[in-house]
Amino acid sequence: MQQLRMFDTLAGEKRDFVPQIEGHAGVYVCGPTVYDMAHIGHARAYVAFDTIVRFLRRHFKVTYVRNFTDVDDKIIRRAAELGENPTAVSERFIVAFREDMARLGVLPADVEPKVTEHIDEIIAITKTLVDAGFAYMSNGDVYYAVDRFAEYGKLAKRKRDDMDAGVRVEVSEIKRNPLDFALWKGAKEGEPFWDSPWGPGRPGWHIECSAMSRTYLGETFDIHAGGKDLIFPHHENEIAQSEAAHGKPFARYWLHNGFVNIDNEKMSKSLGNFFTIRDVLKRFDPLTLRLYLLSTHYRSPISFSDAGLQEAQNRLRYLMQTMARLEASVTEGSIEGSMRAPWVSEMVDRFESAMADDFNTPRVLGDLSEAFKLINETIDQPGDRDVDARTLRVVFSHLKNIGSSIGLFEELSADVLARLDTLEVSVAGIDPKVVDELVAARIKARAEKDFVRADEIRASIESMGVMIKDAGNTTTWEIKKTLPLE
RNA sequence: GGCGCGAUGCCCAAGUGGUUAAGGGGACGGUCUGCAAAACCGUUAUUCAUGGGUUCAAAUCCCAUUCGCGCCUCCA
Repeated sequence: MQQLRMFDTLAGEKRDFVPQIEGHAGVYVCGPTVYDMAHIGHARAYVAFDTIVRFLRRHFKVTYVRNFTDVDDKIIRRAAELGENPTAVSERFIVAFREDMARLGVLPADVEPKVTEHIDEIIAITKTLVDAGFAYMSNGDVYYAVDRFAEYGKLAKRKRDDMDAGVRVEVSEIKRNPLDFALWKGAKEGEPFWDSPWGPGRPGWHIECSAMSRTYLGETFDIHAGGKDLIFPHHENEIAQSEAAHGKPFARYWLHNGFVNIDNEKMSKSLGNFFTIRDVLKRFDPLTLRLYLLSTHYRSPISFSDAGLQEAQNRLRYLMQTMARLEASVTEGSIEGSMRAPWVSEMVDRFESAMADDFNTPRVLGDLSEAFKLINETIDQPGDRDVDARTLRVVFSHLKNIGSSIGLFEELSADVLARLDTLEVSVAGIDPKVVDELVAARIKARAEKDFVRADEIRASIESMGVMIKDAGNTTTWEIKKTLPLE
C-alpha cells in the first residue's frame, strides 16, 4: 500500500501514519451530546470519519470507538422542559441518531460507550488527578488546575498568557484560574447524580473521553478525531487530563473536520441557522447528502445550500443510472486481457493513492468520472466484444470495491433510483397517475405519427416540471433536473 | 485584543516547487432522435485575491496588503 499520510492538528502538518501496534489502529471519535436531533454538522463529521475508518479497515485491524454523551447540562435542561427524566431523553435521541446515521450509510462503531455506564472509570481517573495534585476540590466540585500542566494550549496552538488576555469576564470565586474546568460537578437539586469521593455529583464534560478512550483503547492510542470546534477547549482539556494522569502521550494523531456553513457563516444553534438531518432528508436522498459531503475535503468548510444539494442529487441520479446500466450489462467471465482504456486496471490504485493523501475524497470522486463515462460509452458504442465485456467486468468490480470504502454503490442502483423517483415526485407534488395518462396519450399519438399532438402533450407534461425520455419503444419520465435560482 | 484558517474559470471543487491548472455543474456546438430528453464527443482559466521577493523554475515558498471565516463560552 501507499504510505498513508494524514493532517495531524497537533503537529500542524501532514504526517505519515505509523500505528502504535503494527497492523492495528485505535480510533476515538467524539460522539454527540444526545439532547436533540442530529444536524448537518453531525452528518458531516460522522460521514467523514466513517469514510476514514472504512478506508483504514482496508489496511489495519481497527478498533473504532464513538461515544454518546448522555449526561450533561443541556440534556438535564431539555428533560426538565419536557417533563421527562434525562435518561428517557438521551435514550430517545440515541435511537434517533442511530437511525439517521444508518440512513446515511454511517456504519456503527465497534464500541459506542455511554458516559452513564462509565462513571466508575471517570471517578478513577479524576481521583488520580486529585491525588497527583492536578485537580482540586472547590465548593463541592472538582476542578482541573490548568496551571499545573505546562503544555496546556499545545493543541490549539495558544499560549496561556494569550488566553488569559482573551478570557471573557467570568467572576468566579470557585476557580483558581478562569481556564480551570470541572472534572466533577456536585449534584444540584433534581439533577441525576452518582456517589463519589467528593460527594454526590456527575462528571464534567471533558473527563468522559479521557476515561472511555483509556478503557477501550489504552492510555496512548492512535487517532482521536472530532469537529474543529472541539479543538478548544474539549480536546485541549482531554490532553491535559490524560497526559497528567498517565504521564505519557495521549492521542498520536489528531484529526478535525471543517464546519458546515450557511450563508458563509458557521451553522450553529445560537445563530438559529441549522438544519437537522431529518429536515434535509425530507427533500433529498440520504445518498445525496453523503455524496454532497464527500465532494468537499473533510478539513475544508462546506457551504450548505439547496443548489448544492440539488446538484449532488442530479449527480447521484447519473451515477445510479449508469450503475444500473452496468449491472444489466455485466457478464460472468474472465478479467484477463486488454482493457478498453489502459487506466481501468489502475482504478483501485488511484483510489488508494487519493485516500492515502489525507483522505482526499473529492479527488476520488473526480477520478470516478471517467469510469462512468467509459461505462456509458462502452454500452452505447460497442467495440470489440471481448474487450468490452472484460472492461465492464473489471470496472464493475473496481467500483464495488471503491464504493464499499466510500459508502456508495452498496445498494442495488435500481432501488436507489426508485427511491429517488418516489421522493422527487412527492416533493414536486405531482400525481404520477396524471403523468402516466398523459404519457400514454402521447405514446398513442406518436404511434399514429401525430407528432404535433405528441409534442403538445409533451409540452403540457413539461409545464408540470416533468421531463420525458423516449428510449426505443419505451417512454419514461422523471422530475426535471433543475437547479433552484439563488 | 490574542491565535488560526482560507481566497483557483459563471457556480461547485482538486491541485501546495517543474511537461498541456483534475473533475462536476452551467453555457455553446456536434453525434443520436420524427423533434426532444438521456448518453457520448468537442469548446469554455497563458491563469490561480492584490503588490513585492526567493528560485533556473511558484497557483504552490517568504513578506506586505485587501477581503472572508473560525476559535478564545456550549457546539460536529
